[in-house]
Amino acid sequence: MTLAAKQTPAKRANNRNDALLDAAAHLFASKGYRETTMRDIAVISGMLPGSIYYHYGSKADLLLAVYEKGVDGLCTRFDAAIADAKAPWSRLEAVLIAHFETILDQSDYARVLIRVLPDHLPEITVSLSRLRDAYEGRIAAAIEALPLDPGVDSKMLRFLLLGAANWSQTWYRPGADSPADIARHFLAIVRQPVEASDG
Amino acid sequence: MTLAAKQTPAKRANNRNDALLDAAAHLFASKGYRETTMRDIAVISGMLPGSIYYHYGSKADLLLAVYEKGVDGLCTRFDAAIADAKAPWSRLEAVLIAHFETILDQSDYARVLIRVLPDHLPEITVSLSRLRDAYEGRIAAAIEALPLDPGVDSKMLRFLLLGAANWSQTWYRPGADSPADIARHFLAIVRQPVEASDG
DNA sequence: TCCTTAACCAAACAAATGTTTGTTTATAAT
DNA sequence: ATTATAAACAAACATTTGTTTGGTTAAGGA
Repeated sequence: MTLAAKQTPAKRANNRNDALLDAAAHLFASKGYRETTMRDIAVISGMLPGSIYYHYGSKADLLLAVYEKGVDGLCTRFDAAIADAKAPWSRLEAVLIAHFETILDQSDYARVLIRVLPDHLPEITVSLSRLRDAYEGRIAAAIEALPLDPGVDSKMLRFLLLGAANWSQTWYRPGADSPADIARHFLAIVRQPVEASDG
Repeated sequence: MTLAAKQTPAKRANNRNDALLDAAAHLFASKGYRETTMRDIAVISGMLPGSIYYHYGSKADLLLAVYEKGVDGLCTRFDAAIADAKAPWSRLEAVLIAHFETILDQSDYARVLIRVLPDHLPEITVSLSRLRDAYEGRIAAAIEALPLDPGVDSKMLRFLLLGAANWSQTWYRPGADSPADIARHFLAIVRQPVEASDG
């Protein structure tokens, strides 16, 4: 046995860690953090409640892992969206569409980022906030790059768009307007004057 | 003893029902429904946990009472705002300012309406939704009355403004921009084109 | 003054919840 | 085949939680 041999911890094939994270993400996104019990998560992931603690030290740790995966997914999508579009406004549109699609239809992990806020868990607020900054910063940058009218504060524009986007999780139901349509409509409202022209 | 004499239940002066509601509203608004315990509420309102059940049958009933008082307060403010302003856009501005001021600075009861959503409590979702409709309907009406560009869906405009407003509770901190300033800025972004004009 | 009862107290209960502890299984490397 | 250990099981534990039950006090009407 060489010294280097010990560097492979030999992870097993039937590790249900992924199923565990998926279950936690789904429940956190659907019911919220506080109303999701370790027993709920255990049932869906085909485990016993105590077994979860082999993978994660606490319920909060589990949420942190979900949060991290959610941020990673969003950042990856954002970077792809930014790479495809060059002009500032089309870049923002691409990022916004990616955001809406991810938090409304595609990823339980991303949905958790909107439903469970850092302020709701005083003990791990800083860790959660640090993670969020990674993807919120990309949206901020996309908005900061816009050629804006001097009367418009870019921070306020960001709050407006991001707030509307995040809140959409409370009223959106699949079937009607697609997430991309919603994103484009919101952006259109901001770019053009909404007031009817006379005549 | 006449038959009519029994119609006065003789409420007492030192009834702490108001303090109880205030405490519940404050905690629900600050920490959320699920993370607020009956013991927390009891401590603040100077009561023992069990005593709360003399006034309200359950924790959910307590939330319903808070909800109702919150809606009443908002509706009263909205109606006053609508009465003062006649033109459609200035009406919406007045309503929006009232909304921002109430949910950000003035009323714990109104803050609960934003923080605790009907979907979060499956057992009383319908009751909560019915209450919300009362004040959301007033905002909807104010937006529906606007002379809008044909390309703009009034429902989407409502979602945009209301979402941004409600989400502001997550980032607003007293001291910087006032709630009224935020309301006016958001409305300005929607009315004027935000894009910088060439030249 | 007496008597009703609004408004609380004091104490417990049952269920739910996050977590721990000791044990077992089965896989990968030797 | 043997062994180490990843990955789970089985069962409990300590709190926390919403709620209930029976007793107590004092305000207001008769």
